Amino acid sequence: MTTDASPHSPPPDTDPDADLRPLEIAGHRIDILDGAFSWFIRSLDSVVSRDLDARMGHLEVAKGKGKITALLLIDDYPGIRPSEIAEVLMRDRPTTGRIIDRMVQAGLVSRGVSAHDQRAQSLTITPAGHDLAEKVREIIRQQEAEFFDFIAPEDRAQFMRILRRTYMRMRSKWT
Amino acid sequence: MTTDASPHSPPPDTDPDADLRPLEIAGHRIDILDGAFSWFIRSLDSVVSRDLDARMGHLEVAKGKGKITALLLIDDYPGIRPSEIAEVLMRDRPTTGRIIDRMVQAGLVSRGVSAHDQRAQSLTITPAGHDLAEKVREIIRQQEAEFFDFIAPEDRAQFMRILRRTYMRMRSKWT
DNA sequence: AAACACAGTTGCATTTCACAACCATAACAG
DNA sequence: CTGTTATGGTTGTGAAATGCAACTGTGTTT
Repeated sequence: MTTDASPHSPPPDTDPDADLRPLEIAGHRIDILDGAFSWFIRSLDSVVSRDLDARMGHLEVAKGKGKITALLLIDDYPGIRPSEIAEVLMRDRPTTGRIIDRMVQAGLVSRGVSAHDQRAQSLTITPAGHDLAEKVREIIRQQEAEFFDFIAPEDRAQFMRILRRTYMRMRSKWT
Repeated sequence: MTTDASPHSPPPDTDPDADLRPLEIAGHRIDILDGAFSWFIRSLDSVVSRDLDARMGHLEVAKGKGKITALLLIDDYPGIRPSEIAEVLMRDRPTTGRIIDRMVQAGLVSRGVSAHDQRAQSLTITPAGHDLAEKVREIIRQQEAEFFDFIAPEDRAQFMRILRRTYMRMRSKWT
């Protein structure tokens, strides 16, 4: 039994042993999930995504995991094709196509026909889309600053390194 | 085939500078998202969740983010109430209630009335539910081993430490 | 006794997402 | 150059997650 009844809950940031104790969330331990990377990643996803939705609620790319990436890709790679975006997103083509539909309807992106392949589309950003991309970048920067700046710089580099490697590794397993 | 024609794409695992280069995903850089923790967390979530679904596809708790945690909580805390689970999950009560509905229907959990509060429910695991919880723990262990064992032990502790702290910090911001 | 707070349920309404089937174009085989 | 196969994108459909508002019943407070 931990000292739960204690009237003063010490700020976790200042307790050196915090990392060794079983985690308590809303007063409950979480079993094997406490040591599971996957659980923290999945839980962090919820929080990060909600926060991002709150920040972007009024923009045309809120909600869902693909819109932001798609927008920035089209901004950076004029002429990119939907199937390329689908591959980056790891979504199927119908799903990706509908994401693009919405962006076209919102006037952020325009569809053209690829010069070399009549089947393929050539996506380009519109001025409004480019403006939005800039806003999105700024929002991402802000969120990163607010949520992750507390991590010490050395830790941050390490954290990013592991995240990147894990992501690439899992990606390659999937495809 | 490791002899890639491109001058700059050696196998990432063996390249010491891999962490310094911009990441390429399906041949495309991902703009500011490359340095964004949130993007990697959100993307990792997709991959991890899909993998978990694949592993659990046949069990009664596949898909969705709350079922596994709820099952283990009920297994560990007999008599726990739905609202407590909702708080851990950071989901609203209707959502949590429906998760529990499905588990009750599947014979994993039984609902009772709390001894001290006629409004509240007292959830307990059934033998079938307990068996499933054991299976789930084993699957989690396997996934962790397969996906994260490549991280060096020291790095792993560090990674977990940062994940935990980030999670707790974000949680406290939300509530 | 009335007002308020809390636990859980029900009814929507929204959004996401994947699979299958389909059309058009391209690439390739004979 | 013709038939077959592969590729890019769209449409149809259904399953599932999730969240908000409104409701019932119970506890708590004034």
